[in-house]
Formats: sequence, structure tokens, C-alpha cells
Amino acid sequence: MKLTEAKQQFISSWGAFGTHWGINRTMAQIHALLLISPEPQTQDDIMEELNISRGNTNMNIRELINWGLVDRVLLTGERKEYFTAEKDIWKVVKQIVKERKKRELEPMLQLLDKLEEVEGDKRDKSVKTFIDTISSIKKLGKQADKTLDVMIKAEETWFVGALMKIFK
Amino acid sequence: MKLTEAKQQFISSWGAFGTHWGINRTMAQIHALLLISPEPQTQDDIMEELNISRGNTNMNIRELINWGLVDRVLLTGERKEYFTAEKDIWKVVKQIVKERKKRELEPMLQLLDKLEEVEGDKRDKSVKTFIDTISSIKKLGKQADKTLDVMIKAEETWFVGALMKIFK
DNA sequence: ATATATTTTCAATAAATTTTGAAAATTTAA
DNA sequence: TTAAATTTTCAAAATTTATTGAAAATATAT
Repeated sequence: MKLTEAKQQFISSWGAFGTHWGINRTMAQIHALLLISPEPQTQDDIMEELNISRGNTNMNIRELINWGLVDRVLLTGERKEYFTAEKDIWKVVKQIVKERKKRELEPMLQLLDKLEEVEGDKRDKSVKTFIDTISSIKKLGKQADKTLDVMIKAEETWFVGALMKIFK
Repeated sequence: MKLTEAKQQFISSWGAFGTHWGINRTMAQIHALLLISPEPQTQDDIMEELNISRGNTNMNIRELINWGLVDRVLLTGERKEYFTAEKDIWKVVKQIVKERKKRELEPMLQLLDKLEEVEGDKRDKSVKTFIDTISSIKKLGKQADKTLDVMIKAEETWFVGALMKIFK
């Protein structure tokens, strides 16, 4: 396979992949493009490569910056802004985990704390089932939260090594 | 908080939560409803509780059955079909992981295998960056794949216990 | 300051996804 | 059988989400 075709395929499947993870297609595609670009790219480079409008490009780059996955780079003597993506995939994964934990897991755990204190007699079957469900989701959620905290702080070598040890 | 309100909140946030994970709102809501229902529910129960149409209810129940999260239950002497969700959250998580691994991670790893063999001279910077990116994603992906396999087979007590041991 | 390049915003539009509801198919009872 | 109940399908409508593009804002150079 030629590089041009391989790049296209990677960008396109990374985009499709993203949509399964609550990330919009274009944002994932821009990220993919920057991941495989040796040099920082301008908005115009990205627009042209992905065939998308200026506004769309701009908004999605900004979103990627919010997620901490892309950085603005200023090249001396250049007026345009350049953008680059973190290339260390372990760091990328940790950054995504960190953001999603903050945006999704933590608010969910807070809600579960509240819901667990629902009024009512536990001898009532519907109350009992409700509380039991909430509690067990909460228990697993809290465990995941702790584990992810460790992961976010860990070095890949240590973390993957540790996993290997237990899980053969 | 009253049970009725708590149920509503749980169903509604579980639905919103689902949309961040590539699952449609209604499917997640039906799942939530079944999780907190002590007794199996009919299509009509679900339609009424969530205020959704018959067709929508039916399609999403079937999708939940495909995912292995909901079972059809036949009550003796009853003509209608009843539906129930697996209540053991660890099993639910494992089932979701298993399905998503099969549907998303495995195809992605296959693609990466192909893309890694792109033609071209590794001294060419754009070729090198491409291959390096693909390889590092693949490496982490394969590791994740193995770890998830272990998780899918594991009992909660064993798995969480093992995690606790390494991760303090 | 003024002009020029560049980025950002956002209302309008387009595209994708979800939902409805009624008709068709299927299942069960009489 | 036939009839009634129930489930399934799917084209059309509604809703949600993403994209465009041009105008406004901002930044930089002369």
C-alpha cells in the first residue's frame, strides 16, 4: 500500500472509530492527521487535506486543544498558527482518560451518591432493587475511578509491566 | 428524594451517559429501567414508562438483546413477552467490554497490521512518522486487547482484588 | 494609524440519526 | 381453521448534530 492511501485509510477509520466514543468524526480525523504529520500543520493545511471548511476546522482544533491533545505552535517569522499533536500514545490515552473521568465518571458517581439515599422502606422490593442497583454501580465506578487515577499518574513501562505481571 | 424522582433521574442520566459512549439515548434508558425493575417488564410497560413509541421500544429492546444485556422471559400463562436485564453489574460491564472489543478494537488492530506494512523508505520523515505512530498505537492496542481478555474471563472478586494489590 | 493577514463566531443549511405510527407479519387462543 | 393479540418492519417525519461560509474580531506588518 502507498503512503497516501494508507494515510487516507488511517484518518478515515480513526474518524469512524471516534464516533463510537462520543467524539465527532472531524475532530478525530484532525487528530489522526496531526498524529501522522511530522511537522506542525496550519489550519489551511488541515482544511485542504480533509476537505472541510474553515469554520469547522477552527472549532474542532479548539476542541482538541481543550482536550489537551493538540498544541498551538508559533514558528518564528511565521504569521500563521501551527498545530501539532502529542505523539506519545500513552500520554494521549492518559489525557483522554483524565478528561473523560472528569467529564463523565465523576459527575455520575456524584449523582449515584445522591440517588442511593432515596427515601423508602428497603423491604419494599422496588426500593430494594433500586438501591442495590445504584450501590453496585457505584461500587464498581469508585473502583474504576481509583484505578484510573493510578493509571493517569503512571509511566507506561510501569503500568503495562504491572498489568503483565498479574494477567500473564 | 422520592423513589419516583430518583428513578427518573437515574434513567435520564443513564441515557445521557450512554450518548457519550456511542449508545443511543433510548437504548440506554430502557436498559436503566430494566436494571432497576424488580420484575420483568413488557414492551407496553416500557413504552408507558419512557413515553416512547412501540416501534422505537421494540427496536431498542432487540438491540439490547443483541448486546447480550437483556433477555426475553416467557411467563407461564402470559401471552406477552417480558424483558429483564442482567443485574450483576460486573457481568454487564464484561459483556459490554466483550462486545466492543469484538466490534471496535479487533477490527482496528487488523487495520493497523495492514497499515504498518506501508511501502516506502523509513528514512523519509513522513513514512517514518506514519509507521511509528501506527506501531505505537498497535502496541498499546494489543496490550489492551490481552488485558481485556483476562478481564472478560475473570471473577469480579479476583480481578478487583488483583488490581487493588498492584495499585495500592 | 492603516492596511493586510489571520482567526473566530454564529446564523443558516445540510447531513445524520432517531422516532413515530400504521401496515404487515407472526404468534397464540378459541 | 379463524380471529384476536402481539411483535416486527420500515418509509416518512421529527429531532439532533455537524458543517458551511461570510461577516466580525483580532493580530501583525508597514
